[in-house]
Amino acid sequence: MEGATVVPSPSGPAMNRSTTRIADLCHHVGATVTVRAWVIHLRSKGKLGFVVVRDGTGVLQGVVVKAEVPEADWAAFGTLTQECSVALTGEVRADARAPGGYEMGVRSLALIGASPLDYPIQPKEHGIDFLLDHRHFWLRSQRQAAIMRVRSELELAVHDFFAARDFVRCDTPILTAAIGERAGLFSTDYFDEGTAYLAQTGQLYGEALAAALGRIYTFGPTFRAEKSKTRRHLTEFWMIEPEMAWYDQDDNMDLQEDFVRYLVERVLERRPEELKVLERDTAPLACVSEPFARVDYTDAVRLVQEQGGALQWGEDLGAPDEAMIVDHYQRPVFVVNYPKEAKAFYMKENPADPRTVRCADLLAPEGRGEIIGGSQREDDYDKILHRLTEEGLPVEAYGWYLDLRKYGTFTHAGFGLGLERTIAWICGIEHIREVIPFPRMMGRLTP
RNA sequence: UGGGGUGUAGCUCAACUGGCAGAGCGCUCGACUGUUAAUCGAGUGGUUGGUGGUUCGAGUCCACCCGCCCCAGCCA
Repeated sequence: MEGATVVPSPSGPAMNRSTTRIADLCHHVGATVTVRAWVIHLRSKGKLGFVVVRDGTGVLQGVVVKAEVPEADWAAFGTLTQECSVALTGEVRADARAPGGYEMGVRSLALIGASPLDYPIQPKEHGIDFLLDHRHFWLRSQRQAAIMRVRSELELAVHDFFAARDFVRCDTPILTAAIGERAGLFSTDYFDEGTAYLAQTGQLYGEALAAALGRIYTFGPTFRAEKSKTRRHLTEFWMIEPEMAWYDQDDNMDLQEDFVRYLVERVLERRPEELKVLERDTAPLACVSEPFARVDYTDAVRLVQEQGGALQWGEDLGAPDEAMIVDHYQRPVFVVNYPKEAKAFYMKENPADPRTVRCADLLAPEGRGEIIGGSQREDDYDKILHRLTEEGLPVEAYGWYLDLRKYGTFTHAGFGLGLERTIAWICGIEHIREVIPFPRMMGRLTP
């Protein structure tokens, strides 16, 4: 139906005996059915009225003729308001004039839940702050619903991709004691154990699980208390973190490339209607079918400098630097082997150049920046202990993590993909806050 | 935390050099048997973010404060 790639219910016993989904109306042309839905638009022409409703699967126009419905129902039509919920019963017919291609000749109509006249969202432009204050209603819009369907498709695609490769999906704790990275942390009291921190990565636990199961991935919420206020940041976001035993960094990047390619192609294939609603020009996404670019950090620095950037070797890439690099290649780019100081303690020292570590960030095209950070992990006990000390991290908190190197150390690698950044890129949404149902960011905890 | 914006009706925005607070949409009432963000007629709507100051007079100028947006840092 309009704006959504909704699979019609299987024929046979009705999935819901009292209510027909709008997406299923194509199976009921000529039949009389009941649709329960929310009013999005009302128009009246004297003794003829139109009521357009949505039920999450599509949009239906009901045609109400005064002479063809009971008097009470005609009166009820006059009381309908935007976003009230209704039951419409009538005959389904195909009609090119109706949005969605089908309409209903309403024979009876009942108001289920009234909606007062001050419903805040109108079919017109609104400011972003107003919309976020009314996020619980904003999600009812066709555009927001399309984003949520793409999100759902991507989540399914993640599981399908890893299931096909025999990865084990593992869940890691959200309340943690040890610290994964250096970024900001949310904290809370935890009984007699002192302070607990909301997880900002499941990776360290993922490494332990990889030693137990071989290849694993996590898929869960993660929390960053950084005071970031850009369109790329959320304080609560969802991350997919695979961790693979016996993978080196090259194996790791090959997997990432297959993964990202699969995600993009899956949405293009299965959610074309949603992308159309979002007015996404899908041509730039076709670049994922080519091999991704791989550029050494040192070469990336030279590239930025040649284009007038002030970046110096040893510094992490800034957002404008990333943009220059991706614009140069016009497709996803791995920037590999960063300087040790710019990256986390657990990344494996590069044997070919010990000033650097075996890692890569994947930069998405169209100014999206980093969607993946990944690395081979340091598997040498002494070296990782040295790095912990160098970073000034509390070694005692990492006892169990160090044990992974002490008892049967193993080559392994993994990465983290930011779900929201990936959705925003694929959907062509400017700000990440639109691609999660209820965004958490600085200055916003409700709704 | 810095840099740059912005704040006027329920919403989106106007208001010249300081001179009566405006429009569209929405909403209410009325007309209309094929509307597509219908159309037409009538009505409804304000602590101009806050406090103080300059002035005969402040939405407009000044000071401070608050909210929000964009960018940067940090990162997925």
